[in-house]
Amino acid sequence: MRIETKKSQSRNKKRTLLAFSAALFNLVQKQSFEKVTVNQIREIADYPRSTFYNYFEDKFDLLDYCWSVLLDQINVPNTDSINNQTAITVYFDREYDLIKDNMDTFEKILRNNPSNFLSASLNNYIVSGGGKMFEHIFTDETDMPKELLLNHCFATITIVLDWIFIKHHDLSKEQAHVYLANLYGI
Amino acid sequence: MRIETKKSQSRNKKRTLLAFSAALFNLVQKQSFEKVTVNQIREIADYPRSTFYNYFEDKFDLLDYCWSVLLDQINVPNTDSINNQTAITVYFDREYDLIKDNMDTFEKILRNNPSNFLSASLNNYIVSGGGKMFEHIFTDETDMPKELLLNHCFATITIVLDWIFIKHHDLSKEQAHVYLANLYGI
DNA sequence: ATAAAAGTTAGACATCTGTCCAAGAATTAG
DNA sequence: CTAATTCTTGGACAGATGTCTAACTTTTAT
Repeated sequence: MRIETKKSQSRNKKRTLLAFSAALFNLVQKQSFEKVTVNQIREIADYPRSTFYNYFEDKFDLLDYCWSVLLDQINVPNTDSINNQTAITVYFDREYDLIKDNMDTFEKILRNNPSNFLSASLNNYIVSGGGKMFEHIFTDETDMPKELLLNHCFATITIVLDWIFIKHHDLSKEQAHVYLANLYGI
Repeated sequence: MRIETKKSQSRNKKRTLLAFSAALFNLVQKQSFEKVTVNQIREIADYPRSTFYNYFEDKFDLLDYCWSVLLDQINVPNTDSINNQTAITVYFDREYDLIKDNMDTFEKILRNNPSNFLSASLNNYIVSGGGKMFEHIFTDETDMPKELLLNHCFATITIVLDWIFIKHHDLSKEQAHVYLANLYGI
């Protein structure tokens, strides 16, 4: 990302970012991410190529921004009141619901992206950036490093979601909770 | 991979594959994988570009082949005699030793590839292809799907290795086993 | 209202990508 | 040994990439 998104983001910048991310979301429902070109993105977004490179390093950079847009729907900060035990299921449920609510879109994307590149990229984005919101939850009752526990927690969530939605094993949320508990050893 | 590696691999083919994979291993010790071009690879390997595209789809394809070369050093098939409990530590130890034995090379690669793309790619390669060698180990004592258990097992191993070697927390193998056991709930 | 600062855009550029084909080399079979 | 088959290679190609610059527009501050 070549332009800071947080600070004094004018309406224009927001609109531009939205246009590019929407264009990519649009394209990966029709073809594989590998085949998507910057020219296609800029055509759908209806901005010049220069503007694309003004905002993003390349299409991978835009993809990361897309993940941040997607996960902004999840990372609502009301996790102060929950404890360690339920944190994993709370976050799991949010991701589960987000996917369920956009099942048609996800289906199209997965159909056109049979290699696991996209889900691996999302997974990586979640694990490497996701620690921030839960770091106050894992208390010091064990001598394991907090960051390690967090990574393992997120990885476990991702594995169950992958099993359900990518590998297509239809599990109810309750069954999924049992799986989660077994894996996580709660 | 555009050429089948298993069947009747002539000496020439082996030499060509080796030259390309060695060239890439060489290059990522000097610069980031993102910046590596096919032209650089073919120059170091001293083969024409056509030959590269004869063997590989693109540099990502070659990278996957490099992972297979690297992991061939690990996947020696003597895992029949071990049980579920020790399988995770056996595989962990092999990866741990492989990294330790090639620490100087890994250091250089990591220094030039600060984004986690390379390790994410390797992790993904291990998880998506690694199930085969251990599938006879996880017996049916639990009603969890075998594939899910395997994914979780490999993910846990990877997280601890990542913590030690990528995040640079110096742990002895014995300490690492304790961490593994805590996370995995053995 | 005006000037300075900041952001946007068009086009040119060198380089890279992946595909194709036809000539040449090497391997295999009869 | 020769012919058939397969593999390797060089060169050409259209399109994509990412950088740069200079003009242009918008925003901000005075």
